[in-house]
Amino acid sequence: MQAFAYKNEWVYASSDSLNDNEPMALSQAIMTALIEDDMSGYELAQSFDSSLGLFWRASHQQIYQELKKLSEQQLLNKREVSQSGKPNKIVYGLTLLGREALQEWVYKESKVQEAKDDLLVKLYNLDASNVSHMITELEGRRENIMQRLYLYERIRRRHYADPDSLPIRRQGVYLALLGGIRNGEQYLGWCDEALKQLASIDSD
Amino acid sequence: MQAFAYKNEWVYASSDSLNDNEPMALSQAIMTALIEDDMSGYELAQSFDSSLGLFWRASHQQIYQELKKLSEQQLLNKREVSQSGKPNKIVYGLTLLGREALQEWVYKESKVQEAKDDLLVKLYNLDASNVSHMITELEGRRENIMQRLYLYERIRRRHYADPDSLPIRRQGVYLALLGGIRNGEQYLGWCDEALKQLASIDSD
DNA sequence: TTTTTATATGCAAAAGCTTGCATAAATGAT
DNA sequence: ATCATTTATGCAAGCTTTTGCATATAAAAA
Repeated sequence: MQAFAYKNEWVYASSDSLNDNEPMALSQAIMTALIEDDMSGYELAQSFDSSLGLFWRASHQQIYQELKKLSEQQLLNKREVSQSGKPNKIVYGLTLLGREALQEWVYKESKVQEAKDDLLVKLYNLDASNVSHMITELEGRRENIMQRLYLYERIRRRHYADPDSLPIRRQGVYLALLGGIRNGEQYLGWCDEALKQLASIDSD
Repeated sequence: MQAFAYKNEWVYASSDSLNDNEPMALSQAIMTALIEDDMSGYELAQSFDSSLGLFWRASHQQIYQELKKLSEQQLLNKREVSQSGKPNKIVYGLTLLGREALQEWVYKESKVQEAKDDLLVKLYNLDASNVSHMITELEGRRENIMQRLYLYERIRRRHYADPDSLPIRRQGVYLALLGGIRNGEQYLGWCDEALKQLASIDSD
């Protein structure tokens, strides 16, 4: 068992904190987005700004590349759809193979990943000269989270007011949304704690 | 301004939710880890299991590659250190240029990044056949977070019992730690909510 | 009528990260 | 003596992601 020292204090790392490597979940995120409705790359990129994309962002290049790969692997099928007033689009849908692969993936163990938030790294660099900048950044973050929470709450009230009565899959989506809401609420609270602390430093 | 539909509900995306691209923060995370003490790649990889690494993980290969790049850019210097009973190590330290670059980086705007948690994607795939597996995964996640929280709390009590009396940089580290603690507490609460909901589905 | 905006898709190169392997010194265990 | 483990560093191939174009249709605005 591996041990490390944190300032005279010895800590034993639990084995599950180490890398047990999973492929990417981008492909699964895309397939998941296609469970109920077929979509084009462009629509996916947009829907990633809402719904699943509340938790999983991807650029359009990433999406197009992944769609190409997934359809080469027969996990997705594609068809061109003519539109009036717009260029044609290529709509992707899950194949039976894709649905099976997705269901199997659910059973594979997933790793816990840490936040990787730039702001936390920045806080390690806090000093008298940048306190006011940190306050500004935290305020921006706070505003950002507020907006996100507002959106989440609207979705919740509109579509998940009575979660117990929803079909099972929707209850899962609800739990993910709830995770987003709880996380946002917590982040907001932390911002306020941190801002209070920073304000007291700044006034010294 | 870009708009998208979420189930009949129109939402206007705020501009800051889009990609404004930052380089990587791995290099900054490494430089930050070297602010107070010089370290070898091996020591960095280990310290990434504690301290900053509570929030930012990196493999040893990633670290060695980054150290090489950073010293080529004159942001770090290196020296070989002989050890008794162990192979020699190469110890890296921040150069003046590195310290300046780090201080400047703090002022660059950082993006908010979403969770990218596999578990949330899996929840979108919830159905009658995998409810019990989801419960198992959530219980595992809960256990994992508990352990992490326990570690955080130990560190907090041992080194940050009276944050106001700490030097400024340490107060920043404390705020990051507090973020980890608050986030863990929230995640734990959400796990319990979700487990309760899943249990009620499973018993139907 | 030209320009801008939204829709729609993609390539190619570069950068970054993961995976698998390889090496080596020193200690301790068999 | 040999083997396993810990400490310590790194290469090379492959995969993923980002960055920077590039293209094209159609509507709307200037």
